[in-house]
Amino acid sequence: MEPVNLKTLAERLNLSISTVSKALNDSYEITAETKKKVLALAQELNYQPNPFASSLRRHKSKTIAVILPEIANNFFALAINGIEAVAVEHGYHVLIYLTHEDYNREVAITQLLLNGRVDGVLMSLASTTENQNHLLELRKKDLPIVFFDRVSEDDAVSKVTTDDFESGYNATQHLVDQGCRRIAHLMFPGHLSIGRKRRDGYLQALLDNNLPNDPELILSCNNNSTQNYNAILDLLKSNNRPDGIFASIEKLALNTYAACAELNLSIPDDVKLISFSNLETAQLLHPSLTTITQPAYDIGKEAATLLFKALKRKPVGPETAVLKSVLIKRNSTAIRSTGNV
Amino acid sequence: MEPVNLKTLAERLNLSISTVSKALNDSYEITAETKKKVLALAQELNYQPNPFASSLRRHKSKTIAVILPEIANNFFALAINGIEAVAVEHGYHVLIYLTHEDYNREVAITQLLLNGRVDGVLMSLASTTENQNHLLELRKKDLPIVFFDRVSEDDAVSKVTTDDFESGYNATQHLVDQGCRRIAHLMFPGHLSIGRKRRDGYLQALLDNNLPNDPELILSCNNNSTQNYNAILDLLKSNNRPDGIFASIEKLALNTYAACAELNLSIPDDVKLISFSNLETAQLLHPSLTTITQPAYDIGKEAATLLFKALKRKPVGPETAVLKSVLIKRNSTAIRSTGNV
DNA sequence: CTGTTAGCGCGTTCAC
DNA sequence: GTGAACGCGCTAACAG
Repeated sequence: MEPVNLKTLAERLNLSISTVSKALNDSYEITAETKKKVLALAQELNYQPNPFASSLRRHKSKTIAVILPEIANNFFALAINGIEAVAVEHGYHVLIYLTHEDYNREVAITQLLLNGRVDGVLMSLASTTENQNHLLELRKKDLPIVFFDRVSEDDAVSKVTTDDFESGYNATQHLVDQGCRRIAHLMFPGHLSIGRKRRDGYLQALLDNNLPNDPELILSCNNNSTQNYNAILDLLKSNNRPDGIFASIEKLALNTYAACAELNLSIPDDVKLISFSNLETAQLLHPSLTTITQPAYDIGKEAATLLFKALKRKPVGPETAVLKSVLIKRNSTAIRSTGNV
Repeated sequence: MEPVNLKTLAERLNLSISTVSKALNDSYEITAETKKKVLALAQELNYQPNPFASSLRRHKSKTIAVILPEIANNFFALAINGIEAVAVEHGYHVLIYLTHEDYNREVAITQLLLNGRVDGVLMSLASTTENQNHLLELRKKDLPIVFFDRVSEDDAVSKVTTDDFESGYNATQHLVDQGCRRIAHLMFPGHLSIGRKRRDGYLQALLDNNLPNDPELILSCNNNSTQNYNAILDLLKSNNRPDGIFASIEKLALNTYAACAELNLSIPDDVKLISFSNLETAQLLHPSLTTITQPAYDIGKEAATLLFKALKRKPVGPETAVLKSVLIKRNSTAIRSTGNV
């Protein structure tokens, strides 16, 4: 099958290429009549404009990139859903890149995007990211970028988050309210602000409740699940076992489950557990897991919306949105009413 | 910052554009020396070739599309992981499109891909897809396409699946082995072969065990979760309640959980439940859910591998791969050993 | 209102 | 071994 392009159409209609082009782009310079004709033939021959020629000429790719630490994770999967919804609305395409929580991959991926392949970037940082030089390069290229959830420290940049300090505070307070006095915190791996903020919320709640802050109760986790599991095991085996655990991410909550099972400890009878989680089903399957659920779909949507705002009107300052997390308590029925959360 | 392109490099080196181009493409016509120089300057100026110009010229996009029914679903998320791994290996980019189980969206998306934006397509069909005309158009354009999991009926097409008949059979047999005599099947929505095959496996297992086939025990589900939930509720409320349920997808298993909770029925004491599921955590959180776990990561990887095979050597016949599902039984420790499954 | 011309940046002839 | 010239398909500027 021969490619059908503007030239084909122009020849068949005895028009010039540019007239056809304008007609298809609904230019005001073209008669309604000619437009009709052109459109009809285009339809008939199933003409599809070549996106690369168009991009080359217009310096626009109609494509955005989404850079994620991982995808087998309900939070990010839902965020993509929200992003995709907005992208479709704007007629944009979505490229996915996974860092697998690896700083080096993150750098490599940002390098890939320096060539104009995409018009904008949505990004959630890898937990191993310390240094932000690679992000500066993107900004130098005037590539609009919006961070979500795991955001850059840079103030001059757009971001969408939930209030991690508040969430950490509320999670801890919830455990206190349940009668916990010795509360451990499984801290977010790496050096991102999100980890510090959640911990700071935890510390503040301890303070406000006149509970001692025992450094041994803060576990600095990493990306090695086995190591984390063992550390939690040790924590639970100590003769001064915590009566409550606040996990900063879902995976650590699952490790805690496994460790408790190993030690024949009951959740929540022996240890109460609260965790960030967007696993819709977690509550359904095991109501003892109180969750702090982030509005992942809305975060994705908001981040994408901010990005497209920047894409439309060029000079737009950094904007920030902070959405609300929801604490879903034991036996709450809230989980059933959530749609795309 | 000015764009740095071949022209820039050529001028700075007193070479012609074409020489620089050849040098960067490591052509045999160019001296090792000049290559060095060119590469050095390219590095220094951080030259990034314009992908659109390149694609326009080469008729290659270095991009594949992945079309999925949904993404907030562990199976598909893991499949993307596998796909991405292979794509990165080949230096390819991955576009994501979601049908949201909607046939019309699926058609619209396939139309989008008719213009050469991607070199190949990986696809899992929407459950509402009946008609495959839109897929024919893709094939007419010689766009390589590989289906996975929810595959086209067409024999002339590449696909990667697990053996759905066998899985359905094994699931049912497992319930029989647990002592179930009245086994219900929550059938996969829509008209795809995957639903029929799982049901046929179920029916064959009943037959082989001399169990009656009661049509009322087969629930034809759809994409409306509330309706499914109510149907399951009715099923469980009947005076002739099933003692085992085989759910064809995870969501239906979750609906079953909710329905049982509503009726104060215990799983597995009152009703045994088995379901397809790639929710790694399901077993951990609730061991009573016996799962049939598909090797999602490997399915994605295999599908992508097949696709790239087709991309390399043009004329390649349809290939088919059938991977093994794993039955993860109650209290099995298998779940902990799985990596990217 | 329509057509002509001139690139977008790159890769591939074909001369030299 | 290197360079000049052309074209991939489309759009923008300018004529008419």
